[in-house]
Amino acid sequence: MPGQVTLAQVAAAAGVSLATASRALNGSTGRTVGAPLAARVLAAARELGYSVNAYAQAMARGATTTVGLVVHDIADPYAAAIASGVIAAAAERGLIVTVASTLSDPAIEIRHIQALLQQRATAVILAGSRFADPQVTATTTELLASVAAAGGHIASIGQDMVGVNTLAIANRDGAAHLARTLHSLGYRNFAVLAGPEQLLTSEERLAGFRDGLAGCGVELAAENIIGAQATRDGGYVAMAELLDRGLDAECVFAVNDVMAVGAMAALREQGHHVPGDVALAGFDDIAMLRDIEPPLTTVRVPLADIGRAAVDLAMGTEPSAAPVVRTVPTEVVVRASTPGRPAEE
Amino acid sequence: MPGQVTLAQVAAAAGVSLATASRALNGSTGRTVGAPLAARVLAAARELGYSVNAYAQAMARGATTTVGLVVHDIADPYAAAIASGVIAAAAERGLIVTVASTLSDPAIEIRHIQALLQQRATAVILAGSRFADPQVTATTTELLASVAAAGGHIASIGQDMVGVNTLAIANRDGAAHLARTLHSLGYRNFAVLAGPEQLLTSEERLAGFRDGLAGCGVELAAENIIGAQATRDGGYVAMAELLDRGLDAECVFAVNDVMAVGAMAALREQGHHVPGDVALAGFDDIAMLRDIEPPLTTVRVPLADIGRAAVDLAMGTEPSAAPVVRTVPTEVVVRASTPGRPAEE
DNA sequence: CTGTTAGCGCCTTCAC
DNA sequence: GTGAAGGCGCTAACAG
Repeated sequence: MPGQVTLAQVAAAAGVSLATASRALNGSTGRTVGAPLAARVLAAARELGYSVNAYAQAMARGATTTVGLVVHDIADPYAAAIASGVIAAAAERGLIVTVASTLSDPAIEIRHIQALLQQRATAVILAGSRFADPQVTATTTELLASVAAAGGHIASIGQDMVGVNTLAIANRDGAAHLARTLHSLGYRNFAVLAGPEQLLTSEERLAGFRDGLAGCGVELAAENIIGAQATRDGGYVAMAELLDRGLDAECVFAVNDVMAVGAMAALREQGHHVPGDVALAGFDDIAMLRDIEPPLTTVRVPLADIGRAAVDLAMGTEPSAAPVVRTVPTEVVVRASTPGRPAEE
Repeated sequence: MPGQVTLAQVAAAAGVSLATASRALNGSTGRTVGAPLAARVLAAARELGYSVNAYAQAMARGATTTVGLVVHDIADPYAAAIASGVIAAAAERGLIVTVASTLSDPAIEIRHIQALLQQRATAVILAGSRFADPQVTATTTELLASVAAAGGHIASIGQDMVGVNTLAIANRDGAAHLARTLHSLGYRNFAVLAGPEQLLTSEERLAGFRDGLAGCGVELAAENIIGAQATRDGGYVAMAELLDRGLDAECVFAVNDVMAVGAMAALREQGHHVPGDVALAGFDDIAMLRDIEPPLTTVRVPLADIGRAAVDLAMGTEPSAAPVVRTVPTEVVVRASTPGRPAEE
């Protein structure tokens, strides 16, 4: 960092010691500086265009001001919404946030957490689903333990993970509730657009949906469950495949909204009407839902709030403390994509 | 950072000097380490769970591995798309990216750039529109000069700014082209949903649109230009106001897609059809456009590519070098929201 | 209230 | 090929 003025130069210019300059510019532990001197230091700093070196500062203080956020894909509205909450909450605490996209690749996720560890991030927030791979989980757990050992605060969004604070989204309950709601609307034949099997979030929602239906005496046929990428395009592909097979369902549940949106596109392209020909429901209640036609029935997850809460949860607990698990409730929102149909008991 | 193992400990455990350990773990300037020793060091490091302290490393090396991205609002699809490109390109270079949202507040933007300066970011990327405020521009320019002086690479996305590399989006040309295209489709009466006057991007697009129309002999009435926040809700509000006034236009141009989407919602709510009652066009071609009805005519801006290009541009030039300005071409995409109407010459 | 002196953890000329 | 020593910029005890 050539040509960068240092505290020492400011101190010299102001004719004071390093310590005094430091205290004048970044008031340290209680100690205060005489007004005249402080003024001189400030003037000198302004004159020379001084700017603290955050790295040096962090080093000496033993704590950084960075929180690391790991998401699947920042371009996904789900992740973007969470990120916006995280960034806002962090900003309020004077923290900077680095965001990394894993593109759903466990290896990349691990690499990112490693980087965060090296950066000695004050907090690391894991958003998005965990992977159902013991190998990956073990590595992740170990890495997070190191982060905690280094004094880093941690919070995971999604599902309960051994050993770290988590904001658990009520995926099962939400999906079950949705299933019951759809059943009460008269639907009896369902299909599910699921994500990859390793994605816990998807699995939980699928399981919850199945349970919910079972509670109503409806069984979810295995051939009516189709897996794909948990993305908009994944939803499109899955729906297209379902149609190819000759869809045998009056209502389709996509485990997240972006998949539902993709499914809607596939339906539209093949000339099927929602909800006339097929009813459709998603999960998350991402912002863009209010702008698509028809409005999509879904399960609301307060994404931005969750982002904020994750920062609060992480920063509000000691890294060494026992992990706290908080469950975020979800709420079924019925919209025009599932108007209901006369029950045929 | 308590309980964190240091290079010194690893060196001790391996029975070698600090220098050797350093070289073995992060191969420095050409120097190499004997295989047996290297193995011992690596083993010791793994044993103790060693992880470099990136801050200390950066400090000693004199260069960080962080690129700072400043956007208006990461929850906006426009920003999210750019961010995804930036993050991807940065990851390829082994760089970490911190993202900050300004929420269109110049003061916050300045604070963020300051923070990036303090972090001695390797690169800072300014996405989104600059503000037409000389005061703000001066401060920003000064700050960026400091960043450059500290060895930081810089790139700005949007419009040409004095003194920094920029990826200029062809806002004027794109809007003018769109205007001509719409004219050729038979539209003669236009209204524009603009952003705040200080937003250069909005001003440029508005000016381009006006010029384009003028070139076709059509004048854009001042009362048909309405300003609002450059957000989805801003578009909604602006459109609602336009309708209140008793809309007198056959085609509405929103200076960006999110505003157009908001406008569409307002139209729909009040029972107006697009394009039956009013034609509508936007700018940017954000991803979600393919999922709304009707498909929106717009001007395509390759957002993710721009994000990648911004990183390349910043990192590919010397901080001290003369700023390079590269203009990103745009392309008009006609869709169903502007089917055209018989010209009445 | 102010100045002095150690480090923070690591890399990098230098000698060997 | 390996080790010893200085320094990156700043803060935090300690004295005065």
